[in-house]
Amino acid sequence: MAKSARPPTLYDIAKRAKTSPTTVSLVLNDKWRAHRIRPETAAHVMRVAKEANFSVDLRARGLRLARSGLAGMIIPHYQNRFFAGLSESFEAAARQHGLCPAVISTGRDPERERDAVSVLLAQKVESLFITGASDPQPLNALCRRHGVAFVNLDIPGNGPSVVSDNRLGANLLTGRLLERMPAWPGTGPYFVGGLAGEYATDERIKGFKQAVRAARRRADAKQIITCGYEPAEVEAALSAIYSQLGRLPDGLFVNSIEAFEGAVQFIRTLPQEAFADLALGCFDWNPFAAFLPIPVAMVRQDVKTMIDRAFAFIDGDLTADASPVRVAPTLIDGG
Amino acid sequence: MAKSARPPTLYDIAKRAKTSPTTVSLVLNDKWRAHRIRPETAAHVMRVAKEANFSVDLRARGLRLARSGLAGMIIPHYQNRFFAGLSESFEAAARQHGLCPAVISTGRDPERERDAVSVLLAQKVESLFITGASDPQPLNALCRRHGVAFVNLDIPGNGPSVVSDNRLGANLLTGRLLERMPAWPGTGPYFVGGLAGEYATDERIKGFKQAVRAARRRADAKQIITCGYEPAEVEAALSAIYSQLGRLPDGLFVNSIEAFEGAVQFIRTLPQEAFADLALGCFDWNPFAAFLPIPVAMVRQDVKTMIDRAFAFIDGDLTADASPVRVAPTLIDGG
DNA sequence: CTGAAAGCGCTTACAG
DNA sequence: CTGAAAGCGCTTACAG
Repeated sequence: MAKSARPPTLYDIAKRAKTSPTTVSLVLNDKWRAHRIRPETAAHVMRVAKEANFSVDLRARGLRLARSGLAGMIIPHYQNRFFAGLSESFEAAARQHGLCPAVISTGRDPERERDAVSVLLAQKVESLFITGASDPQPLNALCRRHGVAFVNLDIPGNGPSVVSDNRLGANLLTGRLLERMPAWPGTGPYFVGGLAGEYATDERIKGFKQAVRAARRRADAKQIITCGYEPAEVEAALSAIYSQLGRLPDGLFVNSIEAFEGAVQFIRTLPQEAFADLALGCFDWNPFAAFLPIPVAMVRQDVKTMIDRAFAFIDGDLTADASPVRVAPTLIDGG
Repeated sequence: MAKSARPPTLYDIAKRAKTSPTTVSLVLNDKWRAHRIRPETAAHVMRVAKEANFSVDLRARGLRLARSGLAGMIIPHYQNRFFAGLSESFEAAARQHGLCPAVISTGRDPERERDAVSVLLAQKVESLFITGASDPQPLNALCRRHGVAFVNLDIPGNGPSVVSDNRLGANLLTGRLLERMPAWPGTGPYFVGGLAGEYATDERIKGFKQAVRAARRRADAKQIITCGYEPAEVEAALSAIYSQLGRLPDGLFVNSIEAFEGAVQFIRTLPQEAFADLALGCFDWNPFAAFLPIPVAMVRQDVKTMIDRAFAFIDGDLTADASPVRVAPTLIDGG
């Protein structure tokens, strides 16, 4: 109860218990049996420690033991299911490894990414998960120089990396769209959203094209619009397609849930008949999408497995040669 | 480049720079001018430190300075805009205060909440934000015993607390529903979701009743169904109302975005005519709700201001007498 | 069965 | 202008 000015240290406990710091430390770390401390002594120390509301200073312990017990992660943000799920899975896995999770969000800003990695390194994290970094390379180099184990997530870098199998996911999603689209001829499916040159987008485009070709349909360059993720940009892009075709395409692959907002924003401005038959898909998942007036096929990434694989790298159960590890996402059927 | 077994310490830098730890420390902390270190010496030390990829051990510094530079937060999860926004706002504010944010999610599990607070306390956080705790009291007591400044967020506790003005938000939302509902007579609005006895729910029910009374309509007990947040429970509750009334109520206040999933799940099983005129509202916000086939009024909580107020407590600009501070949420009109 | 002492990597009065 | 030394709160060989 007493709220002392300075929280009690292990020495204070030793004094109050009329014993030595050694004994207190041994007792508090549950090593007293191995050191043959008398049970009564141990019990007494524990009681005193509890009464004094003692809590070890993890920093001091870490300093002494040359380990921090910290596992670090940087992540762009928490605003979608994918990243929220990744960070929660990470926290759970870290705890299972006996580590304390330390997650910092970076807003996909390279400078904040660097700062976050630096501060985590300075806190002496034992491993570092680099998620969705705009450019993992310099961050990877930093970790290497500091001798800290790391894994890239979502975007592969120069070292161990775990990503969604974007190509497979896109292939499955596109396949589903094609099934729903009217048979040849027609507009062919369109791919909208994301950035050309960006890893995930490029991979998804590959999967998209594969599926289209496998269905013996055409995938012209003009069917692929990498206009960014901003809802407004996606809305504008769709508007342009609409004017050009004089209608919506038969199938629409929207790249990411953020882009999807823009797509829906545009589609709902149209009369019901205009989109009644649209085959719509989104690479990402959000439960509310199921409630849209048209069915939408979605790809849900497997965050749990991604984190497991990442820890496998850290644990040495997986070697960086096998990088990037691709984790299969799941196709979720709307309707 | 050289990846040494052990990262260099300040002593290593001193040795390589042929100077003393004192000088290195002073230079690295940018206090060399005040201590009249020769500029050349300073420059030299900086170069050596950079070459050696030196990064201070924040734990050691914290230990010495009797401060950690850490600001801690516990939060139920990141899976909705409200909590995701709270944690991101917290991180930003912490950085502005020159502190490193440390956020841990707890899944609304009292045991995990306790563990998280304990570990944060053991890391010697300088302040602790307790968000959405199932029971803040014991956590508040823990912080007090450790002499650590804390604030409760979302759910008020036994000390400084910042919450959304749930009553006001519910009042506004209900008012909006009533405007949209057919004039007397009719079913009156229904309130669905949440737990009786739980702070936020109770407050919102008060706001709901206030608005209903102000509109000179009735709010019977049977119009308020606190069936929990699970979508399935909410779906079942609505189904029951539906059978009982033989139709949907004229107005529906759904308590939380999670509950809202269940509500929509049920509504969409009905024919269009059944819900065409429903006045629907949700206490919480999600962009996709705007895309539903019926307009929905939503309440968006002001996470930025909540965090600002919370830091005001920590900074001593606000005193706990003023607790809980209520932050006005915003009514967002769907349609 | 228990304790004195060294050392983890820092910072800062103090002395010169 | 610069350095030797103490001490932050721990843990653990080592000695007894």
